[in-house]
Parts: sequence; structure tokens; C-alpha cells
Amino acid sequence: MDKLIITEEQQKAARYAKAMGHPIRMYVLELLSKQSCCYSGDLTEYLPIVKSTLSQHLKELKDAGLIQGEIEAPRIKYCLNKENWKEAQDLFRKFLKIDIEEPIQKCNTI
Amino acid sequence: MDKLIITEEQQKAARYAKAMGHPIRMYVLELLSKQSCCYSGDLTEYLPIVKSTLSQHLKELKDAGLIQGEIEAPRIKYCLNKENWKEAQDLFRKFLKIDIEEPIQKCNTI
DNA sequence: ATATTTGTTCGTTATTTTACGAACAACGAA
DNA sequence: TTCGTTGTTCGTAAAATAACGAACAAATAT
Repeated sequence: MDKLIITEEQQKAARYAKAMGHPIRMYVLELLSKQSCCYSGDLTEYLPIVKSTLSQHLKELKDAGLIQGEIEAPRIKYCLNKENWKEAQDLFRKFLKIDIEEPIQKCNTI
Repeated sequence: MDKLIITEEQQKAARYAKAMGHPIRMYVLELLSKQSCCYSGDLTEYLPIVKSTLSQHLKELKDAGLIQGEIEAPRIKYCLNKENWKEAQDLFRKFLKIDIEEPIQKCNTI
């Protein structure tokens, strides 16, 4: 029996989910989905981490393709990567919207 | 300046996202959102991992609250934890703005 | 030219994650 | 009872993650 190949979409969705899988990064993404851009320095004011740690988190979001930085010397302006953000939206919309209309069964949950 | 406390919702969303952040777990969740239940043994047939590794992934999904197991000796039937799955759906819908189409705003710092 | 501001990179450490095989426990079947 | 099936737990190992402070680079301000 051949082993199932996980689909490209599942890989992508997992990649995005992983990037969202930390409270700091979730916070940044939610902020950017509301206000379109922000500066790293402003974030450190509000977040309970030092700038080097924040920089790492922003790098992860960048590597996952969810955000992008633009130099606005001497600061860096971050905003969503609109194209990939849309892809993530589509993937999750599809993944999440499937509705389960079954009656709740009695389960011996473990 | 007091440091911002990340909201409870962001913590929860990040927790769910983290659980979804692996292709195997994404595959299992997508399967369960489509077919309501599955057996661990059937999964190992199709997935390129050994059963102990699969067991670990299922445990993570269980610990995150996204799935639950029901003993159906000698096997174990897994299904979504409907309550928490709904919570995750709601959190992500809100986060991803799946329902609302907002106009893109001008750039503002926080 | 020098100092300051801003954010990344480096070096380090502790923890978590991912994976495997072996061993084990629970249960039904022979 | 003994055997086979099923899935978890244990032991182990490699890799990734998360956090910090120090050092650095780039650009602006003095």
C-alpha cells in the first residue's frame, strides 16, 4: 500500500498555521489585519519581549510569507503580504467552513 | 509604560494554530471535518509515519482540545471536539475577516 | 565627524518538537 | 488460556523554537 502524499494545500495551510502558532505572532498579525502597517519599535513598547526576540518573530512571519518589511529609514515598516495573506485566508476559509451537522453522540471520551 | 497583555483570545487562537501547524495534524483535522470520525489504525495505512508518531500527533490534537477519542475496542474512534472546534472556527473567522470585507486603510502607526 | 536611533545578527541556553523502535497494556478471537 | 490486534508509553536522538544580552550595521541627527 502506497503511503498517502499530503496535499500541497495541507502543507501550505500547516505552514501558515505554524507561523500563527505563537501569541506574539498572532498579536502582530491581528494588528496588521486591522491597521495595515506598524513599526517594529512601536511593538516593543507594548510587547513583553526584547527587540531581538521580536525581530526573530517578525523574521518567522516574513519567512512564512505572511508579512513584509519596507525600509523607511531609520525604521522598518511592516505590513501584511497581501497576496499570501489572501492565500492563507482562502485556505483557512475552506478548511474551517465545512460544517458538521451531525447530532452529538454519546462518547466515552478519553 | 506597562507592557501589553496579549488577550485571552489571541492566546487561544495561537494554541489552536500551533496544533494545526503540522501537515499530519492538518490532514487529520481536515479529514475529521469532512467525515466525522476515523480510526487511528486506518490513518497509519495512508500516512508516512509509524503508529507511535501518529499517536503523538493525535495526543497533541487532543491536548489542544480539537479532537477526542472514543474507545470502540479494540480500536479507538477519533472525532472532532465539536465545542472547541466551533470555538476555533469562530476565532479564526474573526481573525481572518472571512465575513467582513473592509476597505484598505491608509497607513498608521500604532 | 561623532553620537544616537533602529533593527538585525550572533552566541548562548533551555525547552519543545518530531521521529523512530521497543516494550507494554487492553481486549477480542481461537 | 494463549495469541494476535490495536494503540499508548518509554527511551532516545536530532532538530527546531524561544528567549536573552551583546555586538553590529545603517541611517539620521548633532
